Amino acid sequence: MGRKKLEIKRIENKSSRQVTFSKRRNGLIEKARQLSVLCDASVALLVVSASGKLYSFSSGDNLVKILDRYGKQHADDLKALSKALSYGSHHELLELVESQLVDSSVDNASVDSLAQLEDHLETALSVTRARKTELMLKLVDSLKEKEKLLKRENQVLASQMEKNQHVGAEADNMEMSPGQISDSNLPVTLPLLN
Amino acid sequence: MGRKKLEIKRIENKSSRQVTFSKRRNGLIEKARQLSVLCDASVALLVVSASGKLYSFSSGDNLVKILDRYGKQHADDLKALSKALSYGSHHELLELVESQLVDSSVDNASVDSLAQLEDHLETALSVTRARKTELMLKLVDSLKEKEKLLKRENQVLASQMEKNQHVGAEADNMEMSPGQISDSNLPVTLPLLN
DNA sequence: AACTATTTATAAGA
DNA sequence: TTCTTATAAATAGTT
Repeated sequence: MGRKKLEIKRIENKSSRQVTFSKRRNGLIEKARQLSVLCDASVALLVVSASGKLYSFSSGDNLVKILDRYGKQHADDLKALSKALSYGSHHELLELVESQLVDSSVDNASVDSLAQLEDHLETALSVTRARKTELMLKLVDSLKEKEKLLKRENQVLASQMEKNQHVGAEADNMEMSPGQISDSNLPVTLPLLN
Repeated sequence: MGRKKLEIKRIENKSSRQVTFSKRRNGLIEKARQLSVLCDASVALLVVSASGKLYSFSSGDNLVKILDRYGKQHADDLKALSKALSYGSHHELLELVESQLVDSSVDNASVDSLAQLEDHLETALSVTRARKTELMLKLVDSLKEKEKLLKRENQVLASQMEKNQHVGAEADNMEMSPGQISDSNLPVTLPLLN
């Protein structure tokens, strides 16, 4: 939509590429805004120029919420993925990925389906992270529990020791020679960890 | 760009909203594609309809890479944020957020700066998650270490017990009355946890 | 889903 | 950059 029809391929001239980028980027962001307002849709747009500058638009609710929504929509896919993940070997997941990659040519449809797969994997990543956290929390709890039990055990042993020490002391005075005592001559209460 | 000029506000008529959504969404995605091709830019676009369907476009490199790039660009902001976060009270972070919120009117610039802030917070979230994981890993390690020490301590106590039992037994036969033994009559080796 | 009158976006030029 | 303007593209309302 200008003086000439422009072929859609990389603009070689650097300065006109820069000018076009600036114009079209603004146009794109404005269109994104309009779509979100007119149709009550959530839109997130990220543009990074070749030189690394970022421009973004996101309608009201943020990217995270949009992705959450996406997560809900694809609940079934996610269930399948997390099931695959929980199998330990990740065999199902790899098969799923490979099956998508095998029958992909260069048409639009396969590009789209690969993009979808990519999105699924991304969401799966976040599911995976959540699961990792959950597992680690459980692990920490169980270790703390173990610690408590071991400490209790230690205390029982220590108090038992003390009693036996008394008995030993009595026996000592009457029966034992100095050589026999040395080995078991540890402090009565060992320093407990906090 | 149609028979009439359309005001940019939510279209009330449901079916024409749906039609407009479909048309403009396709237009937007095509524009996003063109920008990425013409200007060699990374573009990610997510659109979620009011009914929850997701449509997306992302140029070559995926969203994660785009966000990584963004993260690098804003490395300094992130450093400041994570520093604030590491202070424990999160006081600096809250101040930062509030200072942005206070001088925001309804013009474009403040909307943009708030959008930027939102993005920063989002990235900060991921920094926070990484830090959480790191801390949890350390915690697990230290708990495992503690467990090891406690077990060792237990074994020392148990073997000491055994020795004292022998002494106690000797003393028993010669010195102690039945009533005095009962309390310290625990098994020599307590069941250790795995 | 097509059509078409209009509006909008933008390529090239200044 | 920014503005101007001729022209290409997108699309609102209609069929």
